[in-house]
Amino acid sequence: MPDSVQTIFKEFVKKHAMIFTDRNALTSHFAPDTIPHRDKQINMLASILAPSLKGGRPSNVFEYGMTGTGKTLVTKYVGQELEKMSNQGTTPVKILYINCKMKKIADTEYRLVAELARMLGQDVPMTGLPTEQVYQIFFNILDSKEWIVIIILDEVDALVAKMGDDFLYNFTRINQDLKKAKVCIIGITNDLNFIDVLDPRVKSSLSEEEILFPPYNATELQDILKQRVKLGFHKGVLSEEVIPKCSALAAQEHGDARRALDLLRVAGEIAERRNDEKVTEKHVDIALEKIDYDRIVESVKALPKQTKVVLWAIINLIEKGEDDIQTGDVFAVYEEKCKECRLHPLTQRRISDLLAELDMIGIINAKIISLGRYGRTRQIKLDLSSKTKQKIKNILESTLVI
DNA sequence: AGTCCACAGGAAGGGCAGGCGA
DNA sequence: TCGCCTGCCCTTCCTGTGGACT
Repeated sequence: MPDSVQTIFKEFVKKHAMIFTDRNALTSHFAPDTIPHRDKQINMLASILAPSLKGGRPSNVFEYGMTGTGKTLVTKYVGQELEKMSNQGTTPVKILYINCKMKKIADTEYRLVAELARMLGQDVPMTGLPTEQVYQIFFNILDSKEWIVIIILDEVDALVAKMGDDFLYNFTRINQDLKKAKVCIIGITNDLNFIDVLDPRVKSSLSEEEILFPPYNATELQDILKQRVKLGFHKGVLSEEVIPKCSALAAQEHGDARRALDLLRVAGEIAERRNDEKVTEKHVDIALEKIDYDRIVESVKALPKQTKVVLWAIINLIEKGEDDIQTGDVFAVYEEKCKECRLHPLTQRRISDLLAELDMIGIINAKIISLGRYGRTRQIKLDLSSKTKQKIKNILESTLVI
């Protein structure tokens, strides 16, 4: 290895030691020993699940709250404690945690059931079997012994939006077919209105118990950050105003603890890279910009080719000075570009879906408006700084060779 | 009040790839 | 190898929508 590279690594290790003691403690997936300001939810969930220790089936639970309000953390924490406790008792308790948004793992009914079966130690092929058969494999392994299985379906709304609530109906009725095992379902969602769109039968069985996770306020976020700062940063490297600033910024955005932690960690990383001895308010400002910028650039890079052409068409229209961009305009420019790139153009129906997807991931802002006799359409805007717009255009042009 | 426009978006189904079991 | 199954991307067909225009 050349000396210069070694020097970079040595410098990094030296610098890293100046700011962070444990960067991992500043990530949202880190599980601390205590969870501040969630006592009520922890106690409630623990008392709902407690009957499992005596062999009883706990009620199904439905948890809802905005992102970064501690739902997953609390559920995993209580689950782990329960599993530990059950090891000392007679009835074993098994916790199966699954995030329904995980691409290629649990984003379809087949994959979800297959993954659950795998968690119980039964291998299931990635595709190829009828869904009914996968359910059967899962039932067989599930009912192979007397135990309580608690299935945590995180971001369950994503799966329901994709394929309806039939699978949830199957899951909530699962106990009727089991002889030895007992199953409890915990559904977690960020969508506060999710429960209302469910079939009444699913709704009543899934939400036997409901737990609400309210957003953290700025003071509560400060407590959370202080706890993590003790674990993750060296003493005295944070300026006084950093924690209040990160908390206030995250509190503005529905009290998202995840965002507060990201801001704090990235601010620390920026200070580290600049060889600054202290993390200051200035670093938080840069972190705020960087997080948003990175999120958009990464999303754009991951887009399929056709969606990239659609986005290119939108940026092109904006650069021409069009401020009232509609689906039809985008489609016309898109078709032209497809001809130029010798790319097979998709139908307008499909482009409509792609625009909806771009809106959903937050790259564009599309609002459905009615122009009276001039029809109903999407009004498309791009809320990006000119610097970000240019960077995105460069990425699109380099990957599309336009 | 009725008509019309330019779509939005749901439903159904085709074609393809990947994978399984016989 | 073949038939079958699923997921995914896409098209086609269709109905619905809401406000300007007549």
